[in-house]
Amino acid sequence: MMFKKVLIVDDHDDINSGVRTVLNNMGILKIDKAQYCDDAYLKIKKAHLEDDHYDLIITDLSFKKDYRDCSIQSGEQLIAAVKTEQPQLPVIVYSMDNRLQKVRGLISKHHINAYVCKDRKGSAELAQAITAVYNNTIYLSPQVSNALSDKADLEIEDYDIELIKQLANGRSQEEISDYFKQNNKTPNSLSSIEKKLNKLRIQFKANNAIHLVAIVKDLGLI
Amino acid sequence: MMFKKVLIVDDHDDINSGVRTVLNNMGILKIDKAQYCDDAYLKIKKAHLEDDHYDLIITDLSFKKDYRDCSIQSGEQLIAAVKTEQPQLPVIVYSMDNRLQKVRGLISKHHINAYVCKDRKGSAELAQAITAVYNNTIYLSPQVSNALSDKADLEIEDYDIELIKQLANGRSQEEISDYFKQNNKTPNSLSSIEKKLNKLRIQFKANNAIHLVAIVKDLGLI
DNA sequence: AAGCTCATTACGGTTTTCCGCAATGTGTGA
DNA sequence: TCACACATTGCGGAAAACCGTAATGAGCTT
Repeated sequence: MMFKKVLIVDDHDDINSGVRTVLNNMGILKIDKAQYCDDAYLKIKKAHLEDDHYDLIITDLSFKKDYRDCSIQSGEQLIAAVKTEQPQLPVIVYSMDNRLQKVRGLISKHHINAYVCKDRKGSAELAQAITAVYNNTIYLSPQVSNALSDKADLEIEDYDIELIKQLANGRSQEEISDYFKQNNKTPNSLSSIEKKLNKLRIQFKANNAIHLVAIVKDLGLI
Repeated sequence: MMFKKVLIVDDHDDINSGVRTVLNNMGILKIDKAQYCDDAYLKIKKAHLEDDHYDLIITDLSFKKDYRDCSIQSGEQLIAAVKTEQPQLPVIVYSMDNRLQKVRGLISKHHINAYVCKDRKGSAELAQAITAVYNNTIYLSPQVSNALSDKADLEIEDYDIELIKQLANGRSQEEISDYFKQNNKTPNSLSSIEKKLNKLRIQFKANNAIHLVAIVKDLGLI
């Protein structure tokens, strides 16, 4: 057997139909789609109330804004809403984003059941993911498969994150020093901040501060 | 009547199948696909030599790198190659990129026949584009429809993106200057690079280079 | 050809970052 | 309490980024 009723949430209509093809090939026929998170949420809620709930949600993470203003603006918000109301409803994320920390967060915070990277073999992996999730196992695309095992970059502290965030927001090291002093966050001397950044540069193999911010952003840490 | 034989060039397999669905719905049955530009180029060339040429090419612009090293690395390069050898072969670009500048360049340099933005209504627009191109008219998605008329542009160019990418990869401005000189990319003096970055900082309201990279990364431009 | 605009390059000075070293502070175990 | 390790801070010099200005060059109009 297999899932019977599935909802696809993705703003791109062709990906929507690409995923639909995958599902059809697996013998799944009751397929709905939503191009906005708000629509998706309402459909899921309605189906649940009418006792005709979905067996599986497949959703993207990022949604382009257009003339409609949506209360749910990202896939992660949608997942959070769905999983708090129906924790048993399986969710597969299907996204371009391949930041490990992002994946890790989705698994630990919202307990998503699979993460598939949109890529050359995206739909093949998606099929695998669906089978895996049906058998109650978590599936991760190879690109992000070490999101659970790899702990190396988890050892970064809140202080470091805050520091790099401030950098990414355009503040100079001196401004950050002042800012930390005002907020009683220690260490806050210019020298200490330099030293911290130096350590972080080494840790992430970055040539300079710009590189560091880029790397940490790619990992999804900030 | 309609096009008979079409090649789809896109690295994402689900978009590939999404486009295929669009074509099927229009009654087009002979459909090939390629996930690498090199493959696409060879297929087009082979079909041409065997007198069984394609009637239409639908291609993306950006292709992710993987283990294969390709001589043609972007959709634009592919288009350039194809259009110089077979100028009469219609090409439709189907891309996430919605920069007017880009569209304008593709039309003026390579004489592409349509530009469709991957978006919520992407596949519907793609169908329109195919019909339009079949009737020998150029089609542009609404988002970029004024690419031909509008001339005042504060848009970001490929050069700028390359420049910021280099920054994000940890190179110093001097190293970027050397790199550009080696690759014959102009302007390449340190002074020019400083000036360009200054303009970009103003354009994106960034306090410094770090801020600039962070902003542009958030916008998804790099 | 002359005049104009604009892009590119060069250069000097200031600010910020980067880096090493030294001084001070803090906590832990002998 | 002393000694030791380690974190924090301060400081000075080198490198890089930042900023204004000026010279040169390329393209266009008249």
